[in-house]
This record gives sequence, C-alpha cells and structure tokens, in this order.
Amino acid sequence: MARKPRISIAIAKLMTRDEHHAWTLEDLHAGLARTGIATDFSSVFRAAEKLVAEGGVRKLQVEDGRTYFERVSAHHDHLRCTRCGELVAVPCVVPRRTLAALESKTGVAIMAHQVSFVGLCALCRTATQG
Amino acid sequence: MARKPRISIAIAKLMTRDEHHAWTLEDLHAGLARTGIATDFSSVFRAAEKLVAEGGVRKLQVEDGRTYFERVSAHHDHLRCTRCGELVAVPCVVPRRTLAALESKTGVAIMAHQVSFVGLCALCRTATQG
DNA sequence: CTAAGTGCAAATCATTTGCAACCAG
DNA sequence: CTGGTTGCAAATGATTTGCACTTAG
Repeated sequence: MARKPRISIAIAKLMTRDEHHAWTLEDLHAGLARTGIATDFSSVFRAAEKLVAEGGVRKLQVEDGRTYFERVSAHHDHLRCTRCGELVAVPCVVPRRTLAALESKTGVAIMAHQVSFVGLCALCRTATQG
Repeated sequence: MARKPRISIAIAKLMTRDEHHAWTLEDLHAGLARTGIATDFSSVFRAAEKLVAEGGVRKLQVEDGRTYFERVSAHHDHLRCTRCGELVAVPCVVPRRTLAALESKTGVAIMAHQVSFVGLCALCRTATQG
C-alpha cells in the first residue's frame, strides 16, 4: 500500500527494551535518536497513537500532568520515584471486594481505577539505604 | 502593607460552597464571574497558588491531564464521573496494611498514594437507573 | 511611600493538526 | 498510481511569567 511505518516499528521495539516502563513523547523521541532515528514529535505522536489504536499500547496520565505510553499488560499501578523520577509499575493493590464495598457504601459505579504512588523505587530505596 | 487579596478571598469562599469538589482554573474563573467578580486566569492562578502555599488548598492532577485545586481535608480518593464529568471525592480504599505488604513485596518505599476511579457518581447512577 | 495584589499581554510547555512530499505495493 | 507515513510549520489548550498599574496600610 504505502511506505513502511518505520517509526511505529522502532517505537514498538524500544518499548520492549524496558529502559522505562512508561514513555513520554520526549522519552520516545530521545530513544529513537539514540538508535539513530532522527524524527520529530508529530511523527512520534502519530506513531504512538497508532500503536494505541492497534491495542498494543495505552495512554496514561499521571500526577505530573504529562501523557505516558506503555505496553498493554496485566492491570497494575504506578509509582513515581521521587529520587530518579521514573514512573515504575507496581502490582495492583485494590481487590475486587474492596471496590464492591465502596460501590455499595457510596452509591458510585466503578468502571476502572488507577493508583498512583509517590515514593522510592526499589533501586533508589536500596541506593539510599546502602 | 498592600491591597486586599480579594481574588484569593473570593476563591476560598467559592471552594467552601462545594458546587464542585475539585476546581480547575476555568471552574474558579467561571465561579468568580457568577458572583460578579470579573478577573483573568493569571489572577485566578496566582490566587489559587497562594492558597496552596498557605496550605489550605492543594493541587491535583488526574487522568484528564488538567490541574485541579481542592480544599485540604482528610485523605480521600477521586472518581471521575463519565456522565456528568465531575471529579468527586470518595473515601480512601487502600488500608495501611496493604501498603506495607506492597512495600515488602516489591522493595519500594511509599510516601503517598492516590486512587483515581472512573465510573458514575452516585447521582448519575441513580439517574440512569431510575 | 511601599509592597502585595491585579490585569493585560505575551511566553512557555506539551500536545495535536494541516499540508505537502514521499515511497512501497 | 495510491494511500499510508513522514516532516515541517503552525495551531491549540492550559499554565505560567513579565511588567506596569493600583491601592490599602
């Protein structure tokens, strides 16, 4: 049909390397640059959106107000490390029963939830404690 | 020393009326307009920041990427209602024990957490069910 | 007089869109 | 050719800053 979506492909590849768990447009742009692909934000943006549309990646907004992209995987939550600044994945802490209890107590209907933690990631925690 | 911070005062007053639980700059600006105070975003912004600095209000970023201001109160979480769009408060669902368990399991150190729910607020839930 | 508060305009930051050029099928 | 992909430039949306003016103390 048309030309090869080299940016999308490169992004998908980048995201499997797990240098980050979640990537901003800036992270992706810089990551591509490191692998020799010079491109611009709009291309990165559109390629990332394409991956989202295809379902392999999802968009995420957290406490810093920026948009992150991460590979789709089992539900998990995120912790922003105050030392290294990374947004890392942590397993979900909210059991179904708790949600049901909240629903019946407050009358709300919950479709999704997401927890943001602030603290130290495992690496930085050990680094600061020796 | 100087003149009266009428915008800050009006904002603090607005926020006690609880039309919203959490206010964007736009909400605040519109709210002031409704009470007859025509001002601009920078003034609203600075007045809100002042309240934050004084400790009575805190800033909040959620899934829509916008900044919200809310009065400081007991820890609670938020639910964005998909029907009316409001960001409403719900009681916290994450017990201390759970956090401790997560910390020991993953090695992270948690300083704070915040849960964002997506769903229907109690009003909209009853409205849609009759 | 003096400094905090305010308003207007403009800068900034990140995201998003318009459009023309490009290229594999 | 054709239509998806890309790059550049520029629009957008929201937040934030510069600066001159105002006003209570």
